[in-house]
Amino acid sequence: MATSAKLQKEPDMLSTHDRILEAATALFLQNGYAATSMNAIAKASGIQKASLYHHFESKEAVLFACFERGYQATVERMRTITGQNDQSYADRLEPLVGEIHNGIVHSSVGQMAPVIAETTSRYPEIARRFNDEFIDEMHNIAMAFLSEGMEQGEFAPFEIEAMDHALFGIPVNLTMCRSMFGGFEDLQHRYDTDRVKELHLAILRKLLGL
Amino acid sequence: MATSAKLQKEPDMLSTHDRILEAATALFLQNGYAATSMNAIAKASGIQKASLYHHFESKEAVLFACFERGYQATVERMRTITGQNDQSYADRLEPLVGEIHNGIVHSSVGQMAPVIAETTSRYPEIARRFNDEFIDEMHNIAMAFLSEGMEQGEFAPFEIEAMDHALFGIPVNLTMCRSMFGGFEDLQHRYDTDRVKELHLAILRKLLGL
DNA sequence: GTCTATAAGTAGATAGAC
DNA sequence: GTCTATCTACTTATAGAC
Repeated sequence: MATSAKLQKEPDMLSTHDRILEAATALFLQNGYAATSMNAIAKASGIQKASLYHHFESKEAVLFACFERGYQATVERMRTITGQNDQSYADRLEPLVGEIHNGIVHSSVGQMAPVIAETTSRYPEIARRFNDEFIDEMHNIAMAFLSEGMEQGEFAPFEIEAMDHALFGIPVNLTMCRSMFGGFEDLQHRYDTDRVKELHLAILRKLLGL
Repeated sequence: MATSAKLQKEPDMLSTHDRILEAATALFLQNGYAATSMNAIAKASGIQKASLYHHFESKEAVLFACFERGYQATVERMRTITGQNDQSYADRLEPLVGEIHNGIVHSSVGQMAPVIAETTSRYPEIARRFNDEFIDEMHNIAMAFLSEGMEQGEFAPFEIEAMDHALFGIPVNLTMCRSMFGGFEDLQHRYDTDRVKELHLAILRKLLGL
């Protein structure tokens, strides 16, 4: 236990397996899946291409592994936040929205959305898992929370399907714009993550009558 | 004139140049840019690969040409809609939103967003033009319209930057979800374009006090 | 303007030494 | 577990006949 904690303390101490996944994720995000070669992943991981095939049997397996670890943390934190019944629904809204932004805008899995779009026809299982284990779970947790808040009279009643789009549309748009235009310095201020989160909260509060 | 109109009447009558662009766009949308080979584009256009290079000097040139024609129509129609001063601001909102959905969700250029994300680091000029000639223009037209409507007292005052995200976030999210999950039949109803447009309008009306 | 043939390079993946 | 060397297939792009 102490050893493995120590091993993960510094990035240099990451296992080869994890270094590969970190490097691959960064490359997939920057250049997409097809334009990222196994050679490039190997070099970025500090090993030779043949060594890469000792850890993963194919490029497809690397892509799958990049997603494997990503879903759970965000979903768990969302469950924790919405489950805190000692707080009012209004008080739980901001941390919930913050966690949604973490998952979609800041986490590497959320940022992978364009890579999923690129690969969905070749590897539909990835898109399917992304939907089932991440998008769907987030939707269900958030929608249950908002429905309950409306039933309790803390939120003004509003078409729940519309709330769904209001809740997820804005961070998904943000993460898309950042992956398309993140390289342009003159556009950075428009896609400032903290600022957009505040604007998003203002929209949700208005819709929920807060 | 009569001849060229006739030529464009049936898909079989398209010029080779246009058939290439239609085929290339469809393939880029389905498989992404890097995974689409010039051979595949040639076959889908009904010609040989070498003939393709008679019409476009490189694969990069094909990608650029796929975007070239796409921006203007949506922007022009948005200008026409918002310019109709004989109608109330409230009455112009629905057609304006309809046109935004046309441009982002239904047009091939809007659907290309993930392809832009895939290629932005190799070909930043494409992402730049997509922003400057499409996104930026749509934002400017829509924001001017909403600001005026608020000044005239037809729309309730609301942070204009937030309106920006409320207006574009939902269709961009829709087009992303459709490109990631469009292949899954059980998810189709969630991403029904007409339904989402109605929900989007309901959100905007609520924010604008209509 | 379209074709067949081919060049030159890179991709994913494997063999086998250490 | 990592390496060098290599296989096979496919990539973008070009040459030159018709």
